[in-house]
Amino acid sequence: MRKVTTVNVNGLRAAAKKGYVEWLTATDAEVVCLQEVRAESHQLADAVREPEGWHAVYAPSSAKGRAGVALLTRREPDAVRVGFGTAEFEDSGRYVEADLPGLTVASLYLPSGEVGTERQDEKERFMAAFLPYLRELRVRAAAAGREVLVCGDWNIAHQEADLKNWRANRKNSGFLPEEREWLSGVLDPADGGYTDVVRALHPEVAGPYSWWSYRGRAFDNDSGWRIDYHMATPGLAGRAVKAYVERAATHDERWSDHAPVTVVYGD
Amino acid sequence: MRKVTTVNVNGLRAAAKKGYVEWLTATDAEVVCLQEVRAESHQLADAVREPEGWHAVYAPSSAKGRAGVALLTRREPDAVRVGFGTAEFEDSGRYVEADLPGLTVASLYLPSGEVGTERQDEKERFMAAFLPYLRELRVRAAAAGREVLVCGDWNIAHQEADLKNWRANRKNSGFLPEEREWLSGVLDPADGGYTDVVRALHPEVAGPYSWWSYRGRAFDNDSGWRIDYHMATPGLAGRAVKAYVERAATHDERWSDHAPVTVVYGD
DNA sequence: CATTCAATG
DNA sequence: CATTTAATG
Repeated sequence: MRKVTTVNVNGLRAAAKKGYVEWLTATDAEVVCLQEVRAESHQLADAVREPEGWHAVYAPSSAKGRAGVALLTRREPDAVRVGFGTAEFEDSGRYVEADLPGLTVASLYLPSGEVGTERQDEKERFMAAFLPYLRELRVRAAAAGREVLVCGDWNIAHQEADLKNWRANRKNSGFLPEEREWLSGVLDPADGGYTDVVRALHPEVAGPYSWWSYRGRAFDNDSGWRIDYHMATPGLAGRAVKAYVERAATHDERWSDHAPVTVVYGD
Repeated sequence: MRKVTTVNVNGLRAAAKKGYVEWLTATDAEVVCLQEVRAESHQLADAVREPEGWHAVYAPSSAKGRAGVALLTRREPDAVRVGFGTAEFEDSGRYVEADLPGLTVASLYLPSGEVGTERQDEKERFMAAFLPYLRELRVRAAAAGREVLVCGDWNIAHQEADLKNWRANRKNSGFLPEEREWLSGVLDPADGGYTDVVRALHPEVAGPYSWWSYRGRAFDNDSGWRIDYHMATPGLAGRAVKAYVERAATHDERWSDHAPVTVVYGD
């Protein structure tokens, strides 16, 4: 069995002060994918940067205090690659991948946007460049005998079941028709060819959400979005035996506006 | 007897959360001069903006979150004036004065600077414009039968006794020779003609300091500066019977990097 | 509503 | 080292 967790920490320094370290110490995951680290590794306390028993690789953004992804693995990766070959996003702290035996695992932080802003244009440019990469990655990994798992904050809810308030958000970034169609392309067997593992295991439920705004009572009312995904190649997705959102992990002392999304993959 | 306090609150919203309100409730001062309010009045909670039993007048800076002075008086002022007639500083949140029977009282927040920066040039421009105003004010008030009291954060230590570390600070803004000479001009009977009331009552002591850096152990070591003054016309200064820094007011729960400076004036 | 940063002090 | 704002989310 192999347990993988993805979580957007919304600032690893802040999260570490509020309970992230305790959560990490308690987990028996073999891989943890982090997004929104929002720090360079030298800004992190030693115990946060390189926790006992983990190998860590950080891909910070060149813009200080922004984005930043990381991978924590119990075993040292055979190879690590930052970025996906598109110049604009190479140093944007949005993508890192690592090869483990039989698996390429990635931590993705897709840009968030707001309709009518340059940030939304950037999100769309990222999407346009990333989908072809996902296809390449799958083909290349298959040739090397590896499954692929792209975990992270994709900043798009796919279907109506993926956010509490879908009606009110049809014209908002994160649930725009073109974004939803793009995500359909990621999943389409004739296109990206990935499987949304959590949805595959829980086809009939609303959510489970993994992000709740800090505003109002969004968390208490479970008025959230499912925007953190495990996107896996079919061979790996078929081995998923359990998937859940660790809502409790951020409940007592909430250390991020996202909750960890964990999947157990069988051998 | 009439008690007057001046205190730089270093952000009234932050101070209010940490003990300013309790301090104000406990004081029996008749006038309180505030500096570095760093808020527009609509950003202040009602109980902070208009405390029970006080008349309040705010002179915010047009630059959001910067400077800002205020006067709290138990009796409603006969008149209030913001600024001192120099265009550059009219909306800079650095000067407000009010007429009370027999007294014009002012709250001043003189710019702070750093040697070699534009901020220091601004400080010097302020000083150049403000000294003539202080003379005019004294003459005008005398004609109206009023004493004058200009309280506030002057951001200059006058003599070696006015800061713990005077040797190390001879080339730093706040203790530059030209700044100290300017303050001598404020006090010179043939020039500004004001009296440094606290120093007049405590001629022989080091301090009492009214500002301590938040860095290191400055407060615990009393490694401070005396930069908050009561500058009074001689008639009023002669009536001062007691002067002290309310170090304890910021000790238990320190709600500013400055402490209130209080003087009791006899009738 | 929270995390960063930059400017200011 | 603390308070703000700004940008970002």
